[in-house]
Amino acid sequence: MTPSGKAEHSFFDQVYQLVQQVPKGRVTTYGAIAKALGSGLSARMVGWAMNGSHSGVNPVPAHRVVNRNGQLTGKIHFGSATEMQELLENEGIAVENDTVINFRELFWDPANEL
DNA sequence: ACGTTGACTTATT
DNA sequence: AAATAAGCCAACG
Repeated sequence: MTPSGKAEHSFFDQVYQLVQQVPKGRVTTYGAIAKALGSGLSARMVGWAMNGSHSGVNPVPAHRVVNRNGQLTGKIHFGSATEMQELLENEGIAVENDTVINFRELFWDPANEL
């Protein structure tokens, strides 16, 4: 998968790079990413793209990507159900009941910040 | 090749 | 307010 240097223009790669640009201690949503790419209704593909994140040599902070409710819906794909929460807490993000606390403040909108 | 599933979201009932 | 329907697009069987 075209290692470092080669930037693909596929929907997946756009998602990867965008998520990688998410500041530490911040979180974003699938819908925001999808919307930033032009299709706000294709949020599912964003999650699916994350599924292929392992295909890329670059680490994709998928733990910073949550659903619109701030809920860690994708934590089940991390291998450990608590790993995603631990990662978020490690960045200073408070998580409880699989939901990001102060999600509204921590929300990083690529269409607004980028 | 067709049908189902999926880390979502919005609208409608 | 809660539940259901629909829309999106790609991958898997």
